[in-house]
Amino acid sequence: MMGRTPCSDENGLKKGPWTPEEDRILVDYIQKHGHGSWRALPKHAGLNRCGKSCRLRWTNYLRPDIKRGKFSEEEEQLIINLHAVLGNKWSAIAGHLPGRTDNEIKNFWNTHLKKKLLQMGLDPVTHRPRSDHLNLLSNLQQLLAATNIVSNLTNTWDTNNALRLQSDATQLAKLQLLQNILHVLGDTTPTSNLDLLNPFGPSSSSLPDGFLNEVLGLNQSKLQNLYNGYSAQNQPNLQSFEPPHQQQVLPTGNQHMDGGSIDSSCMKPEKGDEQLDVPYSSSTPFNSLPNLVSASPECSTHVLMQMENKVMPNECSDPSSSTSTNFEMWGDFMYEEVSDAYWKDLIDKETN
DNA sequence: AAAAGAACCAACCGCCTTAAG
DNA sequence: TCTTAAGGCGGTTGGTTCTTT
Repeated sequence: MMGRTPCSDENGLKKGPWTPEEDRILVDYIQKHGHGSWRALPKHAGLNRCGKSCRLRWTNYLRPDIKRGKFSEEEEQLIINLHAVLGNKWSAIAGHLPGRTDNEIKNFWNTHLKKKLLQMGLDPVTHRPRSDHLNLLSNLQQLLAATNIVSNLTNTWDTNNALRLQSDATQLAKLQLLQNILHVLGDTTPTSNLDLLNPFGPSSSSLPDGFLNEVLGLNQSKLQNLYNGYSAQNQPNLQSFEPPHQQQVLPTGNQHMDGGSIDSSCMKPEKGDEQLDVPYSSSTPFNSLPNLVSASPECSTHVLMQMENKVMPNECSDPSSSTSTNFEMWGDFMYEEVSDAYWKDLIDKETN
């Protein structure tokens, strides 16, 4: 196939930044006639540009429904969440942010969000903790910061519950550190997703005697409690570890741990919006733990399939995936709190 | 105040997919 | 079924603006 003539090969056509006059001509023409065939448009409108350039200018800048200005925290979190599931499908991501273009989101990702994830010790491609040695320290800092956040709950919440949650969060932080250490050491394939939490499971048996106690300060009973607390019937709601956002009203009772309902603050706030309800963590500042979600297409697909089939988390362990870890799977299944309709919709959109 | 470096972002390039003939 | 034009998409570039020294 000869292929069509590239825009740039056409003689005498202007390139580079658009002038206000060119913008005005393009907008006037499209308002009067619609864009029709983009290739024919510049000729009809009297613009010395190729059709592709006109289309890009219109869709990325001149379109009247474009929302300009800084991205909100909600939008940032949404982009991160969507990117974790969709990867660099900027157009698909843009489809869930009304008024934002794929180009704008792509630029925002490359200039801001990628760096933020890196600063948090996360791989911006996989959204997983980076496992290089230096990052162990940054992860630890981040995790410990997260546990401190929980301690703030004592100001506004039942003391016993808050202390328990803080203790659990600390244990989680330690476990994630342990997981990273194991990852670096090459032991990255637990036989089940909660295996690492199971003090009697195969993973722990591979540790040197006294390692948990001496290095991480964990003892068997603590581990057992943690394991029991977070096993299948009681998936952790890591979003509960978000710090109170100013006057945030905390859930009552033990709702934070039951893992069965989603905090309304995590849902997109705009009522009547026909777009997907993608989980928000609008109150999560970027110095706290992000949602741990997988970004690899294979894993994402796998997780989506699991959501569809209501597979229990510990059944989704993929022996062939040497990078799969407990916390990553927890992160994946945090999304179990999101309605099936959301995932169905997402799958439909991506597969159609 | 000037220079250098970093950050930002509009626009381009080239590949892929789709639809029409 | 094949060819071709057109649109769409993601990666990249390069000019401009901002920040630091």
